[in-house]
Amino acid sequence: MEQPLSIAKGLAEGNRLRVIAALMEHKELCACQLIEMLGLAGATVSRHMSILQAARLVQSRKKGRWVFYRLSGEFPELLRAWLRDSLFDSPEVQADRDNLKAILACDPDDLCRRQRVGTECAASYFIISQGACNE
Amino acid sequence: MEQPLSIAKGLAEGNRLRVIAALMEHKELCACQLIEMLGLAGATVSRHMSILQAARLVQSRKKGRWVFYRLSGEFPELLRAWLRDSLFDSPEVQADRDNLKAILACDPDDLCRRQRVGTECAASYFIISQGACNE
DNA sequence: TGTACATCTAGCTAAATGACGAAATAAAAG
DNA sequence: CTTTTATTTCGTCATTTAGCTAGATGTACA
Repeated sequence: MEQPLSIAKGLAEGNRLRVIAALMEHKELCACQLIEMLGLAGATVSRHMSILQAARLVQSRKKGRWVFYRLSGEFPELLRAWLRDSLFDSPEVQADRDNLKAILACDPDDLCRRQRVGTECAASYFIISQGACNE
Repeated sequence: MEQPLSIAKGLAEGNRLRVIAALMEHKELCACQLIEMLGLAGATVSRHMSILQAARLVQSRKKGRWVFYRLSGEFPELLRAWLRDSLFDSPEVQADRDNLKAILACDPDDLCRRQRVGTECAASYFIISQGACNE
């Protein structure tokens, strides 16, 4: 029961569900992008991601100073299907979807700089070039 | 996201998972039987059940002074399948399964009396007549 | 080597949650 | 109507968890 319990706990928090929904649509996202999408402190997001990793719902890959997250290969298929059905058209997830479009249009370096100093990323809402940060 | 979130929170606690596992195998159980199976105070079990009901995972039916619980018709089929797969042979659920055999063998009136005064139910471990309390 | 920097860990606070006992409620039974 | 009794609600306490800031870690680049 330990395994399904830690999985259920992993899913039992709104921000973590938002991350999972985003990873169902984008395969791989880096920490700074998730921080931006959620609007939380980096440390908080890091903690959420480690909970998802401990539950084996998410895997990470390190590339230089960046960490990329993706859904784990062990993510139970039935759960994935349930989440797809029930999260797809939730308002929060839709908003994140739009927001991610802008975030992905932004150079990840800019994104990180912006997170440090609190400035704006000019390109964000106009250029749509999904996958800027994806390897 | 509210619906899947409350469902995930409903599942994110060990005792509630045990109840769901039991209801997947027994269709209908009354409060006193769940109290006995979990070994918790009645008030605590009542609270767990109201959380499961709020998440629409469980329904209840009143019959006289007793309340009978069953899995809701709205219980998402994909979730049910995932839980069946992942809970079936967990040690806790197996122990509950054995324990329930004895509990169901016991007259529910005895069970409630026993819960009041803390005495033993003699028949429990010998007679196996599943469904004593089931209507 | 040293600096810059993305992410993680540690330590803290506030809010949420699980547990209990006691009192309230609702349904028999006397 | 009063008592008994199965369940729920309430009030309280202990534990867990989400959030933050500050500092540690590990990687790139000068």
